[in-house]
Amino acid sequence: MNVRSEDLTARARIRDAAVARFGRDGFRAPVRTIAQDAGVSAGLVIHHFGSKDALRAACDEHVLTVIREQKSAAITQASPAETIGLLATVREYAPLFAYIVRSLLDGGEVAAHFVDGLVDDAAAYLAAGEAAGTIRPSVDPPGRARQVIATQMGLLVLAQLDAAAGRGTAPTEDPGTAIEELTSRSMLAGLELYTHGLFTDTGYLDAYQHFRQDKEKP
Amino acid sequence: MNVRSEDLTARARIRDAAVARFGRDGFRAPVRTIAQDAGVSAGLVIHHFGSKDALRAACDEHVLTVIREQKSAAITQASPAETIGLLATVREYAPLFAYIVRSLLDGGEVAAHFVDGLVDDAAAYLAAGEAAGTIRPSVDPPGRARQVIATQMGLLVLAQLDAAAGRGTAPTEDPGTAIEELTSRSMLAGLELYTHGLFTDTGYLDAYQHFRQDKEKP
DNA sequence: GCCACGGCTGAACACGCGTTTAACGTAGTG
DNA sequence: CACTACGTTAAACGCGTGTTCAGCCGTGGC
Repeated sequence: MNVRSEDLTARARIRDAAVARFGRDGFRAPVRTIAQDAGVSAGLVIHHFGSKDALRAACDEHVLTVIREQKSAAITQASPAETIGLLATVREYAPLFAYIVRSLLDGGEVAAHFVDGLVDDAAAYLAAGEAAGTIRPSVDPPGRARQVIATQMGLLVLAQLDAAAGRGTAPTEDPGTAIEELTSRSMLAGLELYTHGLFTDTGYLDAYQHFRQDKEKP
Repeated sequence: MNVRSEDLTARARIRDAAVARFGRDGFRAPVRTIAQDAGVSAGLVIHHFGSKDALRAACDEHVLTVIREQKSAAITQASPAETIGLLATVREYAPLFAYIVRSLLDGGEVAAHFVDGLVDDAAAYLAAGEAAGTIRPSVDPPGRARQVIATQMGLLVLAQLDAAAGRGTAPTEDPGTAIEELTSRSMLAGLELYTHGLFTDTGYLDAYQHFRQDKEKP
């Protein structure tokens, strides 16, 4: 995704085409279609990767490494303003996100590991913020990290849904458009939620804690 | 799902079997498998529903109506304690949720409509809570509703992921187990988040609002 | 100049799966 | 009793698709 195709090796071109096509159409996308996207024959895809499953595994690995690099690049910029500024570049990686959503939806073990990684990272970020005083302490840090990641995944799924249903300006055309639209639609509310909360009092929280106590001691 | 199979009409038995099988294995599940689950032949499935797609449409409609009924039943109980009490019954409808997740993941237009309904409902609930004084006012009510629903969807997807990866006590066996485990793992953190928020100050929120202003007026 | 070799192709094969079809049994009806 | 209608089934058809195979073509070595 960094290099602008063309003079890439055929194998890499196939891989990139597969990531894009899988992200757009899901893993049901025929090998022949991917081959056509990459400008090669279907046989060559198999010749290079052995099987469609192996191709998908290669895509998984590739996406994971790219995301990991990008993540470690983002980790160096910690201030709120700079983190927000990363939004401008989100369009660049839209196909990657689309692929991840597809992988999630497919329910592969790889996706589960990937989410685990995200949750762990989020837990680390939150702990760091907690230490720095910008994040409130939690009674259940891992649960909170999971909650945060679930929200992000849910937003991605919703964006994917909108794109598939032909909402937005560009129907199904560019996955980046849907994600961009989604962020502009949900970011403010999300930050507001994370800043001020949702409830005015502790009624629900108290009720749940009582419910849990009753459950353990009937 | 209400009646305990057995003396159901074959058509209904097929539909229920399809909901369960689709929810468990996804829509790739062969018609023959569904037929076997329902104790009938593959041809009868087509004979009753016309095609696999039509069967899926019937499942969509059925699940939607059941959920709608359940939702309108839940709407009458408004207090925090009673809403929490609904958790106890979540297991009952686990196959429905599994089906919805599958439908979401498949990205059909029906799923998009379904999510739209959820978002609208959430917006109504939140507005009601706002009027009642239990929910904080928002600068972007629709966005907040979408955020809340996205979180729920994300949690369902994560539960589905865990189940597929064989986490939890029962590997892939019972979708209810995974959801129950998920709620017990995330509910506390979620309520905490919704009660107290995440950030200690308004830094991120301010930064994003400035970012937006700069974007509109460069 | 020629030979080998690896990237590459198009056609053919194999198979899973949705759907069709012909037939069978049974209940209701005249 | 015959006859129709309908629920039901097993076998067959056809299509989409992953994969294999035999061969082509350009390039580098001898």
